[in-house]
Amino acid sequence: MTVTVAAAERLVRIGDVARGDGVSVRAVRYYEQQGLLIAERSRSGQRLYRQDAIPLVRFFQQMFAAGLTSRRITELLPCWDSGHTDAGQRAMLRAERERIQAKIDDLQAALDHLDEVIAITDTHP
Amino acid sequence: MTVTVAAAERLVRIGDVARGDGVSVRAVRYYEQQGLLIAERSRSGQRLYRQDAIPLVRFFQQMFAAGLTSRRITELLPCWDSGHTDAGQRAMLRAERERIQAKIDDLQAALDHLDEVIAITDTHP
DNA sequence: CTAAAACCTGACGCTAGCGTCAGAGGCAAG
DNA sequence: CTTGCCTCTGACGCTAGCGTCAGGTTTTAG
Repeated sequence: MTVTVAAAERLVRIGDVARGDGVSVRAVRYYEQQGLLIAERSRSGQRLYRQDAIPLVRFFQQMFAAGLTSRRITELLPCWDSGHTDAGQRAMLRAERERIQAKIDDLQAALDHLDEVIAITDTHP
Repeated sequence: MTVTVAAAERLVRIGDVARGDGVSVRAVRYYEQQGLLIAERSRSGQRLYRQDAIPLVRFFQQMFAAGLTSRRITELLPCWDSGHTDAGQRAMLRAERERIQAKIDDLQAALDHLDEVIAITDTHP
């Protein structure tokens, strides 16, 4: 039987975050080391996360997949957290947007190229 | 005044290939080391490339950008060179195709996410 | 109470496509 | 002939996001 002390204390441990996102515990620790994720600590030193750490980590994964570095993500995190941005941050957002779009175009070109070859090798075995 | 000895001897040196593709000389040597590019050698040991090495290197760049390793490219090169493929190669082609498509989808999702934030931070400075 | 499972802090390893430095030879022009 | 650019072969360095082992504490299940 568990007793809920307060609604604000729904904290989870690092393994829960990791499993909730399908990433490794090591990865979550790494995010903290890079300043992406701040965790409270229990008296014994274990990391305690709020529930919203899980979607946050998912977001990190998406940005990593998009080619952003952890450094860039830390610089852009305030845009999500506070909603407030300065000119530099807006410029960075746009720059990353352009980079990703360019990458998509490159990938699409490569995909078309591959599809050509697949079509040829299929009709011409 | 240069004298053309034979049409088949239009060979270029590594610097020409590199400049022609906008890559470094080091990169071209690396491709050879990985078995992607075979070069003839002059008596003094300098690499001599046929003109078609230039579009070939461009192709390598495209495949690298698409996330293929040099190993994979060497395994798939016969599909271009000879046009002949076995079942394994066709499966690899398809697998790479799916990988690239999935990556495009991920990137598009990240782009949409970023665009949302940009829209918010623009109308809500 | 005890054993297993989960957590902790270092700290080294890994991959892949090059960058870069060192030291030595090759090649057209003036 | 020599100046200056190009090329050669090693071989170590770098980055970034973790994997992984070591050795120790903590929490949880039975």
